[in-house]
Amino acid sequence: MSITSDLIRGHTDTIILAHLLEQDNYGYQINKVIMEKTDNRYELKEATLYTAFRRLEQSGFIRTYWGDETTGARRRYYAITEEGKATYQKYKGEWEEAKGLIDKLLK
Amino acid sequence: MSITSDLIRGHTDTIILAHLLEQDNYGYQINKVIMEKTDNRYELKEATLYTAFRRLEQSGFIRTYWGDETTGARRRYYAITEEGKATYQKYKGEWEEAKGLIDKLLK
DNA sequence: CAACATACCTTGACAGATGAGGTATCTATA
DNA sequence: TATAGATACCTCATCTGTCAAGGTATGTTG
Repeated sequence: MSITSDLIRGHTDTIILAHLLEQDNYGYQINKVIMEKTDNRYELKEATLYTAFRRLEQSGFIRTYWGDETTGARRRYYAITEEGKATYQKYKGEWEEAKGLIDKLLK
Repeated sequence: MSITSDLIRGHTDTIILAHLLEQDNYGYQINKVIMEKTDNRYELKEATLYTAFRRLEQSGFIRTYWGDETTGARRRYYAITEEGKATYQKYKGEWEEAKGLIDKLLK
């Protein structure tokens, strides 16, 4: 990974919510999609990922259900809630604002 | 402050180095300039600021000297070192990359 | 059958941010 | 001439997100 995680810190939840907006998915796959989208320049560590899932679920922003795989390892799926959708919009706006601020400060 | 600090977290050092590139300055003033530049939407907490100064100094990215105020409170000035300048360029590049990654992930 | 990939999970430790507290000086105002 | 507020510095304990390291279980491939 070429990007230190501290720079992404705080955006983990937003990134996960963004993916669940597109479709329900399970943890392992979400992480793979993130790596693909960033050309392997960024990956969430598993511990970080599952910590985030617990946090988001406790906040009511996502809900979870087990997949019905008859073969292979079990998969725990995550889905975004209505509250999660609203929160995503809020987080997205905050990111845009933070981005502007940092750009201004580093000019 | 309207921006949660976790979004800026990890950029504190870069922000401080950026200001010291322009000119030497002392802590209190640096914070004021940051507030002004962001129209009071972001301010570094004092504890955060001084923690960052210690960290940057220990890393050799800044050096410090006391001002020669004959009146008023003493001021500890900070100056960026050559190593600090190189580090700033590196951090700036990492910010640009991180920005691109997050934008891609939130699209 | 060994090695690897898939897929889930927990625990302890670390690092940056910060609330709350402190010291000292100068200035404006009542 | 008090006193409140601004300037200017600092420390410490605590919180939170990240992550290394460990674990479990199943399926696939050579």
